[in-house]
Amino acid sequence: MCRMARPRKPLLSRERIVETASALVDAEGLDAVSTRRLAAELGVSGPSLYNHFRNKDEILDAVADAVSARVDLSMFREDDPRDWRTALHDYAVSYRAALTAHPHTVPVLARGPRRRPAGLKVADTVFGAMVRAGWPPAQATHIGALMRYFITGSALGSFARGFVDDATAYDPADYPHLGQAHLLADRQEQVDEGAFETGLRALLDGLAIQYETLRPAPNRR
Amino acid sequence: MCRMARPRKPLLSRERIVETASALVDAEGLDAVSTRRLAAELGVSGPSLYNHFRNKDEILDAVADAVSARVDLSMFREDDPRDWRTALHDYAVSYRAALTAHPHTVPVLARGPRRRPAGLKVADTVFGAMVRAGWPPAQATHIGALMRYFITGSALGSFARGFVDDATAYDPADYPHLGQAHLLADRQEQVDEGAFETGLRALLDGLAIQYETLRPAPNRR
DNA sequence: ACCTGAACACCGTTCAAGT
DNA sequence: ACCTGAACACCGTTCAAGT
Repeated sequence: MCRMARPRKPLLSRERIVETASALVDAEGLDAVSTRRLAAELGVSGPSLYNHFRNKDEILDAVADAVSARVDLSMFREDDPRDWRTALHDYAVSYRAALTAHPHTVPVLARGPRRRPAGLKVADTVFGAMVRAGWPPAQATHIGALMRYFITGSALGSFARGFVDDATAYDPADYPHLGQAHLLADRQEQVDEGAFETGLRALLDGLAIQYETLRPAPNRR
Repeated sequence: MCRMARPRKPLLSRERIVETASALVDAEGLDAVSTRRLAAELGVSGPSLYNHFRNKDEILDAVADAVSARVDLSMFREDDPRDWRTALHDYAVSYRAALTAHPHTVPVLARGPRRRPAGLKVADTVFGAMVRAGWPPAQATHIGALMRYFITGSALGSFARGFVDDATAYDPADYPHLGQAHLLADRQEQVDEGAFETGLRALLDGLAIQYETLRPAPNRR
């Protein structure tokens, strides 16, 4: 009857929509988020969402941006004593932790910062810190990009998870070295972690070499 | 009338479906591929596809695998004189070229090799070549994974393409270092190329360092 | 201003029916 | 064996209508 008293305050808000959508993405994945399903979860009808977001994509962008917002950037602050290499390392670890905590958002994040404020903040901060550390702007741009490549690539294409857990899928005649590949699913996290750490170390070692060959230039003599 | 003579041979084949689907993906992106649209393109009705593939995902996997099949792996052949570092470099460049030629397939490829034969062949070949070059199996697994991370990450999250081409999107007060970010869209390919090359060099330089510290171990003295 | 139901133009997939 | 039309249970989004 009068259960549904006409509310003075709106039933929905952008915050509430993003919160509920995030929970749904974490629990059941991106495909579980349909406008009708999300609306039902919020106790409203589907089209209501369009009073708060232009379309479904904007909702998912907001969900992804909430993840970017959780990335620690304190290592890039001017008053932080960490050198660029350590800062870059700690940033990569923090970024990856945020992504693996919300793996279903990675495909959305991998599309780039677009108009997402937190995503832009990350890009801006990394770029600024690298320039401040002495990298030329073009190189600083490259570093921001390649770190993103590696971090999102590792979170998205999780190598071990990419093999199906079924020995019959891999005929040793076709793939002579993959005999144990089906076992990877068992220790997917270790492989992922190991590959990430090996790759990150290699990346930073390699950048340090490039940084050395670069040092004389800024002084101009 | 009798235009549509009853064919002795089937109208469809897996090859024809994959070819048409690939063309559609390249021309209009993943979203353009619906079973009805693809079937129309092939001159049949939607459900016909299910006589040749179990579901739509299998069709997209086949489309993606056709891209993996185009990756050059000759640098890993036992009779090829290239050392592991050069081989890895040339492989990365070849892989990336295959992906940028078919950018819309990257999200599918990024899910890992799964059951795709060509994708598995790539993983198997890289792993085998690294072991043959002297890397311990665990490290060889990591190298295969981290190269994939970086290559697919660079093809997918194409950094420059990730910024919208609209100066008003970036308030300099919020993003003090991003003043020229909206310009990136103009030279997206250069930034992508540069970041990829910088990152690849760093990665290989760093792996070479790890390879050196590793050399004494296999000899056991 | 914000929410609703109805409607439009789609989806992926199943299935009985045809040849 | 292979293709069809009809059907099921969905989609994202628009829009006139309500308060």
